[in-house]
Amino acid sequence: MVSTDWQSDLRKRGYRLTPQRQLVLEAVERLEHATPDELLTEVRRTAGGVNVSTVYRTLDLLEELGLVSHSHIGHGPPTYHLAEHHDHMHLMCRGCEEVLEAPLELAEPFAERLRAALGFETDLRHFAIFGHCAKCAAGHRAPDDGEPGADGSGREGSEADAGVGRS
Amino acid sequence: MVSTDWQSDLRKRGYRLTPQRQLVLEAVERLEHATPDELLTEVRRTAGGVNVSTVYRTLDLLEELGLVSHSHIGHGPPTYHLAEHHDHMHLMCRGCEEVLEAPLELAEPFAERLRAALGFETDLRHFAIFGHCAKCAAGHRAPDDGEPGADGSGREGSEADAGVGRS
DNA sequence: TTGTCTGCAAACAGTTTGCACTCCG
DNA sequence: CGGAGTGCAAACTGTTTGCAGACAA
Repeated sequence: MVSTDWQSDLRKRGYRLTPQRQLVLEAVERLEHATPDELLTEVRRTAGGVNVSTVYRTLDLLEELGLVSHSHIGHGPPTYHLAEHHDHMHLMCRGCEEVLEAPLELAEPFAERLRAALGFETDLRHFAIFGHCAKCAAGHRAPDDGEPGADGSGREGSEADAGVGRS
Repeated sequence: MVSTDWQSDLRKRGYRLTPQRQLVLEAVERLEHATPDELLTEVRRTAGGVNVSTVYRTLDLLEELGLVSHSHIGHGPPTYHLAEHHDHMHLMCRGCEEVLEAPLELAEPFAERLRAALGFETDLRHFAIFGHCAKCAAGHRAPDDGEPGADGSGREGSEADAGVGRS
């Protein structure tokens, strides 16, 4: 739950508190990992007349205020969630398109390694790692298994994975 | 260099060999990590009349043939490269927008860990890891660093990405 | 009142699709 | 020749912007 002091923070910075902004924030809170479009739909359940552009503008604002953040998951639009929930990375399953969350600590050694090997400072929070979740991996697992995608059999199905990987 | 046997492979599958297809493949070969748009520009240097849609269709085809693959780097359009060069992951620097390549082996323990912890089968080849390269990390490095608190990721405005606005 | 916000519509970028014509095989 | 492939234009999705009116402070 987002404490209400963000409202005073908002005003302190010269912004105004509008029902739209409250609604968008609430929507982000309710629907974890929602796209701008999904958020719009959610907001409209309460306030019919709200416009897409308002959602975009509001999300930008909320992000600037540090209340929400977004991650890029797949080809599609970004998904937004509360910033306080941001201590995780996203694992997107190509099979069921579900988004899993995993603690960043799991990646710490990996990040450490990239830092050591290349001096690269990794930030895994804003982008998703792709693959297959346990369920789908089991189902998709080919007789052999080798490398997922090794065979590129994938016909360019469409979206969520474009070709490679055994769609 | 792509051997020419892809051409017979092409025909074997009932596809035709057209100058456009050769040109697009050559362009992918020449410009590593190029977007469809950049490829179009490159192709047009030789064949002026080529159309965007042809590039897209051709990329799909080449991908299906297993000759090229694409990765998603940032918000912007995907980038294409030869499939043979695909044994690496992409590290995109938010600072200079440069794309580094790193051997997949570096991520093996990480992938192993995700598999063990969550049963998740990771595929790091199609998406980029974000962060800052050695050069930029040095510059960006805040006194501490811990939390992006100050929002290391900075205003989303910066969001190293398509910003470059080619075209 | 006043200046921030919003809704609306039009503009954009990236990608896809329908259709008639072209040209590989 | 015949049909796969191409160019073109129009459609689509996701996102941004200019503008006039609406409303928070």
